[in-house]
Amino acid sequence: MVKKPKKCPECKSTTLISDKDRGELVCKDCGLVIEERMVDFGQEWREFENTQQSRRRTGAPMTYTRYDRGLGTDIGQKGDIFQLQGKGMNKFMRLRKWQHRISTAIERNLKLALAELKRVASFLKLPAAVEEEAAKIYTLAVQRGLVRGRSMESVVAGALYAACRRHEIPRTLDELSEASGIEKKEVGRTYRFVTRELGIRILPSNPVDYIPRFASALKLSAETQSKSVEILEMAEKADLTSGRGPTGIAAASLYVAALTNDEKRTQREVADVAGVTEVTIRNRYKELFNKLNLKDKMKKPEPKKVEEE
DNA sequence: AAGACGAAAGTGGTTGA
DNA sequence: TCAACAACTTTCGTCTT
Repeated sequence: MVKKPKKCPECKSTTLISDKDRGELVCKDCGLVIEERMVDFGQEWREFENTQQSRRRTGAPMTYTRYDRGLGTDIGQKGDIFQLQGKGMNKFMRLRKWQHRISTAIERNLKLALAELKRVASFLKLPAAVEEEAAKIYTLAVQRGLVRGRSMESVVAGALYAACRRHEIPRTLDELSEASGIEKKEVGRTYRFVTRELGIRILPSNPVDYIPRFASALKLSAETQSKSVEILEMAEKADLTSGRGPTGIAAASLYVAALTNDEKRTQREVADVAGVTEVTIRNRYKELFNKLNLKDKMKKPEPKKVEEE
């Protein structure tokens, strides 16, 4: 969900009015519309009769993954169900032409972008909820003009990355980069930009979230997996996790867990699936070893003593 | 020969003046 | 806006199995 801004970005006023009917968040002082088409959790049906039970709805559910939220109606092609003659046909064609013109630049952009989003999301096998969230983020970004000056694809990738993080099924920047064909740093940049501008708050990603995926990529047993989660928790307590790349920590704990469970994987294998280098794994691994005294639980490898200055 | 290890130099991002 | 800084990567040489 998008966090509502506390202040008006224009005049810094904190008195904001939420207009539920129009789905807008408006600054009381300067009248700036801060948020358009907010998600409205109120009932979305209207009731004209006095009875309590008839809450009928029709049509497909509203969704952000369609550029018109699944609500669009097209004026049909010539030769549709209705056969019109002469004047009727002229009027019909005029209407069609107008509808075409009315599809604004924003809608056309959205249409393209959401197609791209769908492609990338299915490439990464992301659940529909994530895709929906990403679509919503992208829609908001377009409304705020954040796409200007950046490629549509990179914003799509950024939105997807953010949506993954919010659903606690993080993908690495590398994976998104590969799926979208956007450079890794570009994805990261637009991701940061978009989340900052939209005020989306994202928890620092938790290394634990990466474990199941990495473990299955390495074909590690369930015991090893839970072992590495244990290690992660210990690392958390020992304050080894803050400020470090979460993937590096996840990879190291997985590596250690695999060693202790006789399911040894090489550092390179682990490094590859986690998208970090062996060196990073080694560093994390060394830290885990020294600060967590895992020594008693380990079999043979006994890293050399590191003298501190 | 392959994997593990570590040192040194380089990269991109954050932070604080 | 710039410099300092931490985390991470790349590269390369050495050691171990």
